[in-house]
Amino acid sequence: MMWLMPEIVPARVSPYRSRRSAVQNPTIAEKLNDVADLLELEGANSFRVRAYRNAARTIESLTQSLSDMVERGEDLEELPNIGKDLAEKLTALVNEGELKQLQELKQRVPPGVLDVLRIDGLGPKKAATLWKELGVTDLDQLQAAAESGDVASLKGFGKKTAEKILANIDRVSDRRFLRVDARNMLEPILETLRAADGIDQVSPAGSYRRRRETVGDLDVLVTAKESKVAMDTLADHEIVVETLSRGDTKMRVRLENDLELDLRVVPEQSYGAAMHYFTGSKAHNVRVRRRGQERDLKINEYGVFRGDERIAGATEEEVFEAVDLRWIPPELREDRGEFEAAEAGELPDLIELSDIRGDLHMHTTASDGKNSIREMAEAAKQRGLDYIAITDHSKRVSMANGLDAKRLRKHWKEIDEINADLDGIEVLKGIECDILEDATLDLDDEVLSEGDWVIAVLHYGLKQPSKQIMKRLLAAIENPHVHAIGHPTGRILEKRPEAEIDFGEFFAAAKEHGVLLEINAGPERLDLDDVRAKAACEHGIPLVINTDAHSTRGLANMQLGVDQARRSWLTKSDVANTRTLKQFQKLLRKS
DNA sequence: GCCGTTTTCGGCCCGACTGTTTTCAGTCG
Repeated sequence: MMWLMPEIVPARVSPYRSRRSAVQNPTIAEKLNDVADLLELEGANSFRVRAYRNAARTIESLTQSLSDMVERGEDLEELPNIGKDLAEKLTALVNEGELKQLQELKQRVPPGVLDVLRIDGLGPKKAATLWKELGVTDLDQLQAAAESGDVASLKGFGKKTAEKILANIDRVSDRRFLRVDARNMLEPILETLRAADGIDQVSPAGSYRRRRETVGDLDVLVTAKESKVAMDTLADHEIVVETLSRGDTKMRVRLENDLELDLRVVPEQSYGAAMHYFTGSKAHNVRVRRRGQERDLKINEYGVFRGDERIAGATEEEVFEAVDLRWIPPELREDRGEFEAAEAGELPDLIELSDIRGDLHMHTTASDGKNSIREMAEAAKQRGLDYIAITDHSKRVSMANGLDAKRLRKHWKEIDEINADLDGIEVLKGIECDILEDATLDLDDEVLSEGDWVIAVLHYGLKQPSKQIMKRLLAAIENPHVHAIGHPTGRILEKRPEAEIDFGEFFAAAKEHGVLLEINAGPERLDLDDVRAKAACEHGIPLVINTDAHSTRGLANMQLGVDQARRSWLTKSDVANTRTLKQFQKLLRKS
């Protein structure tokens, strides 16, 4: 017989919990960008193309899941850059998992043409010509056509175009560089430029100045009476391997590791306007220039103009003032709400390095660190910290000589002894405990309960289905002895397409159980990215900025974590380790 | 396709550089 099923009502419905199959924001944004590319190849109206790109950007920077919004019946037209048409298309995409328009476009335009589009120097017009005139629909065909001379014979193409295609065809990538790697290339160049005669100001701009965690290329702005000196100096620099283009005010070079650098030379009185212009982001600049238009002003890299008269531009403050805004920190210039916040007088007072009082993730010689507990503590004290946590690896990380229960207890005893004899800094007994493949923890509850600070992390089994990964994270969050999830996304996103992990569910659980999330400043990988850190913060989850230092030198990386926190709009009060030790410990759940 | 303190049409940011042209289109940031 049939049982009457009671209506299934979850015990508690979180607003952030979503269906497990829900399509994630990055996937949606990617589809919109594909539509834009394909429309462009078809020669569609460029403003229509831009509308799709703008919508994609809106979705990328949402701090909540679009699928959840659809599920809750929210009006997508409230979102910027989403109108009636796109709201309908996106709703259908969320419900059906596919964007019909994209599928239709892919039937008309061979998908390989999108690869042709990625080659430096080839845009939609040229890619379309190659496809329609020569039947080029993938990179192999392109190479053959360039080599045979077919490309050079096309109208609007020539010998140089064909050569450029062959030179760039193996260099198709959207590669981005970690900020630290970019810094190591940039610093020596800045130093050389600053030392050169005839150059006044030298400043990095672009995404580097906006302190993005990765950069696609570098931008350097120089003021000088004559641009030749600056350009020659750059061209002669030992880490510059090739000059890609060079004009009177603008030059682009390739550096040793394939990172590219733009140099712009502007006159002194344009410095502020140029800094603003070249710092971007593009989306931010578009908004500023539009505000200028509304006030009958023209804004470019040389200044703010009313008619032919320059009315501002020596400083960034002047540029913002001309469009009735106060100065906006570079980290916020992404058109992610900074204009609205500035108008409402609600720009956040961003966190500073000096606000940080504790560092709660570091290693010692007990596992894979280079320095002792005492050395780490002394170095942290020198940096002005009031407290630290020593968090060596647990035993599963055998290649890092991870600690089992017995060694951990001995390690913690040593911390007690050092604490008793150290002044001016407090050392917490911590552990970076692995979340194993079966969703249990690497150390049992009894020993974990004896510590002050337990960070749970994923190191292994990251190729498991995302459902199992989520199960492991949730199990760790629900363990009463766990205080924080360490580098929450870094290790996952390294191995997996980010679209698969449902952070809505993850955040909801962390919030519910009072578990902190870590922004990890370790330089060798990406971590909780800025959009998600902002989302976590909006969900009311305290964040902790740590260095994951493996030596006393590694403690210097706190700045990188703070940089990222600033990009996430975080203020002092959003970050737990800006508190005194006593206040910090009050935040931790009692186990 | 989006948007609106010139609001339902008619706009949509702006300039530098390259390679192809012979005055400019395409690409890029």
